[in-house]
Amino acid sequence: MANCMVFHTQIASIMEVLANAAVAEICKLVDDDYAVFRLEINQSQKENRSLRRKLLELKVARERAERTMRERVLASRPSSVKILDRYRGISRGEGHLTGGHRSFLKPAEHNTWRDDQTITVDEGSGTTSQSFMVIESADAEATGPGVKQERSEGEEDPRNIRDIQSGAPSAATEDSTNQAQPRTRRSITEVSGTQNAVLKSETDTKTLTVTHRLLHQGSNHRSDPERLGLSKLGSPLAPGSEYLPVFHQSQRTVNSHGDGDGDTLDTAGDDPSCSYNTEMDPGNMPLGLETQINLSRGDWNRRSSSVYSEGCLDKKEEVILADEVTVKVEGDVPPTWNADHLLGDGHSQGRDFLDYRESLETNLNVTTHSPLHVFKDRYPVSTLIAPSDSHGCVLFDQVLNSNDRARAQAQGEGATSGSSKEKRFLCMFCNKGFSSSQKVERHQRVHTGEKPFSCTQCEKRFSRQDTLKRHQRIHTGEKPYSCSQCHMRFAQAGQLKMHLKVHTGERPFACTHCGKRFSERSYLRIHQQKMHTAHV
DNA sequence: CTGGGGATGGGGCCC
DNA sequence: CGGGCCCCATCCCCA
Repeated sequence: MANCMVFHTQIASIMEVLANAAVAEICKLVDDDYAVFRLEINQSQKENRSLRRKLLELKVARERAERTMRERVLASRPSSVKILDRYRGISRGEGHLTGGHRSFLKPAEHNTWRDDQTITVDEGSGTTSQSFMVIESADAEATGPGVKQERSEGEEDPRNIRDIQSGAPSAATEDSTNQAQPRTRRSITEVSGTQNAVLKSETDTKTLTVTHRLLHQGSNHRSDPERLGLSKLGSPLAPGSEYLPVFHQSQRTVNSHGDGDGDTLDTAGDDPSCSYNTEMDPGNMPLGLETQINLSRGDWNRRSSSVYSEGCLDKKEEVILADEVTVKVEGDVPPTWNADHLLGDGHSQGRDFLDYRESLETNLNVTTHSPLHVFKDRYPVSTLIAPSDSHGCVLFDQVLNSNDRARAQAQGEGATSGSSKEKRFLCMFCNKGFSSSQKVERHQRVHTGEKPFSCTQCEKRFSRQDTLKRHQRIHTGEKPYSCSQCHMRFAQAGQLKMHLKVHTGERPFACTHCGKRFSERSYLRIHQQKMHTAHV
């Protein structure tokens, strides 16, 4: 019995020891796991802190960038507005300008771009500008779920450029890895002054994508100067028409045009101008809606120059992108430049023309799509009436310098009043008469700003081939005109002629006020401006 | 103020 | 007749 008791006691003590050991082991396991868990928690907290700090830094940086951008935008506001105005109507489907730009944007083989893609933007939003911008991941967190993250179509992102080049779907909606790219679009928002217009619709994205791609593809379709050689007018003088306003443009234009109706820009065609048809129809113009392409002029110049480089496609110019694209909806719609305006309303014609010329000066791709093109192809030239109202002349004169203005007026009057030489080819802009179609075509580039000839050396552009040729003497060092009196040589004949006055002492230009004589009329003019302004 | 360099635009000629 | 080329007048810019 006693043994039994002792046995039980021993068993109890043993079990207690075992239980204690088990508890200790369990505790140890729990402690270990807890330590690991705690470690993980600490790590997570550390990551959270670091992320939060990054977020703060990003916000600060963004605010700083916005401030800087706002200051820059404010500083350059007039020009920005002008640039916006220049492209007014590009995708609005307004007037021939729209047609020109749009068809230049639209490659012939691109069958998917429809008008409504460009135009379906928030028509009821008054003057709100919708801007394309990037929402970075940090911003996305701040703005909450459901915010579509997009990045601007990176003019600074070669991947996007490649996408655009290859016609692949734009990275704007697909490339989510590029969110840290520079956010150039934001500036547009600030230009428009609508900070709440930070989100854009998918339609906008599509529009932007298409526009960019088309801009690029347009550049692919540009041609060399030989192809750009102005084609012949080829329009016989209509019976009974005294003068010929020449609505001519290069038929083999840089970019393929759509064909047929303007609202179906998707049909390739041979006629480079048929895509203007609808744009010429006021009824089809989506009034009150503007999709504007705001091209940063400097960048555009930089990028677009040398496109026509003597037949050489400059690879680096393969990509021509709009720096900033704004879809803008405006309440007030300026008069459109349709056929009626071209033939009548000189005010709208002039204003749009000014915009148009500016765009030409900055946008190579548009250079071969002047309004002339529209009418030449759409209307038989012989049925046209030259813009003869005074408004039109005055407004077009605005693009001439004072010199040209005086000349154009004098010569234009002579042309219409029946000059001794037969100048029956009329400039559709200034009504000036020329003896041949080539001459008037050449002259009309003065109005359109078309400069199809680009120097391969310095990328300067010229409206005439002979001007380019003469310019290139600068690079070749060729100076075919040498002075017989001294060692001086000149690249231009006029330079030599002027130089010769140094030797002859010829000063044919005398000041009527003080009698002082000058070798050049311009010297005399400057002298009179400075010394006798009150008298003159 | 002068002169050189470069550009613009019109006109004419030649092939 | 069209394209290319040249000449000319003129302007602007700059040193």
